[in-house]
Amino acid sequence: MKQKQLVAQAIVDATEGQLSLDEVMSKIEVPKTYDLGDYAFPTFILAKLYHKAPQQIAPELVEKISGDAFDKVQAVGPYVNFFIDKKAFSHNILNQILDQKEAFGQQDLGHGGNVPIDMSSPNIAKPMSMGHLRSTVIGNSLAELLKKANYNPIKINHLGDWGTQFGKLIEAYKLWGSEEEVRQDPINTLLKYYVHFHQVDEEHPELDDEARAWFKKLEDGDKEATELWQWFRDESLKFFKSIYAKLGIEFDSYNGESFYNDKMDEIVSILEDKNLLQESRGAEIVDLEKYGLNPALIKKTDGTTLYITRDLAAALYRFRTYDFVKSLYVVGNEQTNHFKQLKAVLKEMGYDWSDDIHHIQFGLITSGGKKLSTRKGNIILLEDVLNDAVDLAKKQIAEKNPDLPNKDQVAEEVGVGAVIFHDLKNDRLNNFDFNLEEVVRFEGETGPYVQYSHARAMSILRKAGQIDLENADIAGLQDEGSWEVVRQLANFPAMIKRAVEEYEPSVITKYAIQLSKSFNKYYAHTKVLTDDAEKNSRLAMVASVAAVLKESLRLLGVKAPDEM
RNA sequence: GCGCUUGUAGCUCAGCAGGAUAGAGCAACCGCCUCCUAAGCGGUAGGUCAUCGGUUCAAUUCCGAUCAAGCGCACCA
Repeated sequence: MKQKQLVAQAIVDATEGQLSLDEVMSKIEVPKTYDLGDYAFPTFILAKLYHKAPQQIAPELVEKISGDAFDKVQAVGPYVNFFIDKKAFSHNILNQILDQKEAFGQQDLGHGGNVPIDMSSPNIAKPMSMGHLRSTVIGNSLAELLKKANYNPIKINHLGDWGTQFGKLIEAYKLWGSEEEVRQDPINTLLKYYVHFHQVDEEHPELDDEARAWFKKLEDGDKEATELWQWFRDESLKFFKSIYAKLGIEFDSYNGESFYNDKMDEIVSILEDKNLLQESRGAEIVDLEKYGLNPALIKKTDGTTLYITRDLAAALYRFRTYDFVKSLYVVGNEQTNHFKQLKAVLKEMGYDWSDDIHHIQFGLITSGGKKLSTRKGNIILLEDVLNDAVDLAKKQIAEKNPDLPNKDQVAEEVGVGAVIFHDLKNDRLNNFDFNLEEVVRFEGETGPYVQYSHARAMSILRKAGQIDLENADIAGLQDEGSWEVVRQLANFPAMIKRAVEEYEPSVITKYAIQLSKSFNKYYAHTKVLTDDAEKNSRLAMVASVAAVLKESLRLLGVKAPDEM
């Protein structure tokens, strides 16, 4: 960043103030290839000003720039290319990383502001599928990134523990369930009832009425309904927590939908007070015509509540409890309309903080091109995928590094890491069709590739023995291979900023791959542990790579084993 | 029908808030372990950036239309 400003200033000086620093800064770019330098300024905008061809302007600018601050300044066609002083630059950046360690890249974007993140939110009595993984893993990474940028994230697991579905589940249990069967295998058994309910329901729609009646009882506090609900919820949560443990993810709150049960009356009365509620077809709605949205259904004909009513209560509760600067919802893009409605209703209620609510949407995972559906039994169990990945990692270790200590732990870290990394690799919004082989792939642009790069770096440092790098003379490096690595390292803080601003963990995933690539390339061509004058600088670079890779992985929620 | 999202190599995707010959990974083919972990490195091959228009000195990138795909469109979440 400082370097870029230096370049911009040089251009401003050379043009004798014809362009402002900001103008120049916005035009400066990074050339695609190494031989074109580190920064480039295209002279097209000067063509009109000078009434000359850009190709002619570029060399004239070069004449006026003093080369002291740079290795080289060169005109190539219409571009002025800058080669920065590699040795001085790498000296600075390596010392900075060695000094700051894992704090490198930390910055104050958030001033400590609270940011509740609604994430994961699986439904009680249903297994977790690959769909839940996305929300969980994206939310977790955003939390780490926000923390790094000095926000205070609050991870909220907004459990789907309320709604008509429980009426269905209770009805199904009453019809076909057995207590013993549920005790033995809670989730799968409950799921079985639920799927069965929907099958039978196709031909006997009257079951829906029964289910609605049960949910009504539940909302009214009926003893039997509440006990069953509590039981299902406890069993489910036990199971979910085992998966979160595997993923290494913890939550600050498990307040799910049921938590807002007693907080909805207030919402309804506020809506009434502000004359926002209307009756329509026997239900209570808020008209959102002026937002170009469908009306928000606040209460059903039978008086029970809906998803949005609870989300309104939750939004208000979070605002009061956390006084947030932003409130995030990591939820699939099929719910885009819901969040538009939510924000619109809050706006109508006079809460201007509704602008601070952001729906962090993500693409759909399909299987065989079809949407995953718990009801239709078309699901991919997260548990299975994680287990498959860990098994595969075990096989790889047996094959490639049979003498590795704590094999099981490493297999866990690599297998689970591969799955998480894969989910965070692409743009959030992309849909993807689930393909097990791809998810548990360990070669190419994958999590294990990054972990492996880190392990290699650690291995060199181990072999280097006890060297006090912090006090050693790190003169800097200037060869082409290390330069690629160094400029990647220097990019880390900017990447964090971008990832936070765009709520996009994939920025970090891609960055980690790029850094790994340049490091592996370097590794293949340069022997680090050669005794010469630059050895300390090389080791400093290796230590920096290890630190930044480990930190990148941490921000993604992936472990970085020292050996694998 | 309306709204949102997407359309780049056989497959999966990058392309940094328009710029210099469009990049990776996988799959295919060919090389590289007497040398810090070959989960690696290098090479070959593979593209009318969906189509048509517009803005601009410059468009894969911005705008519009068309076509195609996915998701959503009140008593599920």
